[in-house]
Amino acid sequence: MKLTRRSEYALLALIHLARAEGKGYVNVAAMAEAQGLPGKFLEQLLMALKRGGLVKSQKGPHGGYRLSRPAGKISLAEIIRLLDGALAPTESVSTYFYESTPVEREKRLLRIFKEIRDFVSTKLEKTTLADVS
Amino acid sequence: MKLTRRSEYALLALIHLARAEGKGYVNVAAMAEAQGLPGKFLEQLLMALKRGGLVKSQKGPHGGYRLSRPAGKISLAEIIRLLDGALAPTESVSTYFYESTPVEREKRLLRIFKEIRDFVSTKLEKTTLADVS
DNA sequence: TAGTTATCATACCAATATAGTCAACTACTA
DNA sequence: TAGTAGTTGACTATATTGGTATGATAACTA
Repeated sequence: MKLTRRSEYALLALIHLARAEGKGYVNVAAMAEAQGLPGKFLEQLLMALKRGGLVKSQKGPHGGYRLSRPAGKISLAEIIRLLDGALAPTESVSTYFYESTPVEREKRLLRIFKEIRDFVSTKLEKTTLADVS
Repeated sequence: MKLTRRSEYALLALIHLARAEGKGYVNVAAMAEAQGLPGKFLEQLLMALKRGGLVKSQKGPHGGYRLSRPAGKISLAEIIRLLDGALAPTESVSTYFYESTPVEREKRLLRIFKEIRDFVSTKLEKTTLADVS
């Protein structure tokens, strides 16, 4: 797993939304301003989050985004998988993004990487937005 | 951390060298052939490994590469750091490759990523080539 | 010492990913 | 119906990934 700006920005934005839970919709400009993120880029990320079912949107005045579920029901794993793909160190040990890679032949090596994958995905699966907001 | 072909090929080549320990030098072409790796690309990786002090080389007939230390003294962490950089999921929680990133402000989030970094680096630090050969 | 073997060093390349920006459009609601 | 705000797609610049190609240099051997 490698976190890029996409996941990082998305996490910050979602934490922002989590803190605004129950206060209606927050618009992109306000979020970008508050978190110091590039607005237009953030928009793209929010749309991806929307397609992934993590947020809901509302157009027009007083529109914006809000979480589609309680913060406690959104895991960091979901967010990162959506924006940066596999949590595993290499695709050949990934459950959701499996692909064959050269190290696959070496079983001893594979076991190490699987242990890493298991730790990372369990940890991120168990941690929710509520835990980090 | 994200494993690219560089680390993957390097790991396979080093495992090959570990298995040939005490049998003199192994040339790139033989290794590439045996492991099914692109020869010229592998050459570059071996030179990086040499600069990093993990292997020694010998030119001319019967030349090639060999481990510069016993396999039990070369950790997977060293190899991966040399070829793919930080083991941490993001630079802001990396010890050897620290760099500021956006998530840095959110301490709760940072703690999670540090726990991941700690697990990954400890695991890869403790595992040596001897363990996987 | 000439020829062979192999590393060493650069330069080059195509494809993809990263990190955005910009312009135009659609929908909502006050 | 005017203005707010999300939606969509195209576009850009730069870096990374995963290699190839060419040649020089060093070492061993006949």
